[in-house]
Amino acid sequence: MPELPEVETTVKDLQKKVLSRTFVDVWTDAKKIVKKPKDFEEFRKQLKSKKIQKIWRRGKNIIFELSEDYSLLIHQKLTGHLLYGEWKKDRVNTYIHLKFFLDNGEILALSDLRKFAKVELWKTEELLEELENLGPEPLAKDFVFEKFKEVLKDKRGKVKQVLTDQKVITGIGNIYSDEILWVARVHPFRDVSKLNEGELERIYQALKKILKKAIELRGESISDYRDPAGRKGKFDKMRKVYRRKGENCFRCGTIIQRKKIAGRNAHFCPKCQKL
DNA sequence: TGCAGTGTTGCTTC
DNA sequence: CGAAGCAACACTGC
Repeated sequence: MPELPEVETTVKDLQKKVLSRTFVDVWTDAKKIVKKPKDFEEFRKQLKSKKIQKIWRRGKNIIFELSEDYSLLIHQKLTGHLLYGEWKKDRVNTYIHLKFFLDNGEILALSDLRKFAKVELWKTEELLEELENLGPEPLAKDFVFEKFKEVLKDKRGKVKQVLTDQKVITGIGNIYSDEILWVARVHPFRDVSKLNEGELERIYQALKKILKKAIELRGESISDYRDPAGRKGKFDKMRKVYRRKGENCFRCGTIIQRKKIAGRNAHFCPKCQKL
């Protein structure tokens, strides 16, 4: 599923391909994906003839900054991904529910098996205000160790839950939180308020390292994520714990466990990730 | 075969 | 009020 590294890959690719293009028209067979404005015809009317001036990412959100102070926000949720041009044929690339027609005759398409993705057209100023509700970007230069400790300071709950809370730090989901905690050798069920300095330092370092590495490898594609050309990411060969329940830990050989935390699965090594 | 599992976000419930 | 539960959806895997 698209988390920070996958969204970053998509955004970087789209910057090369659709920057300065103008939306000519838009089509859908799943009106519910467009949440704002709710009326699809209204959305279509407003989007038409807007030019893409900037493409950027905030957490897991893709933002197309448009002419006339509009911004188009796309959140891919679980199985969504954007495709452009002549993309690679692949089963997961066939669930096209939204097509943006551009002024060069090409199509920017949203493939989304489960139709959970959300598309919204905002006035840029209002969107920026809305995005302030998200936590800091973990790969920003000013996200130093002191800042990491600062955002966790007054938080309660299990470390896995806190790391995936978009209001605390933005961009981390189920896969990367499991991978980060395995590298940091911290148990996902640990109470975040009881972590010691060494553990915090290890989580911080692992977080930076894993996210950067995943971007380098163009994300993971264990499930539906594909880049705009329809190609898989290569992070899968780096994957240490996520969906490895019952297999051996690469560090100590212990059987990897899977347990629910607030409705989502945490994968971890019960020996090298101490509770 | 059928039905639980998959996992993000936002809404509902307690 | 904060945490937990659930819905949205459609396919996979046991």
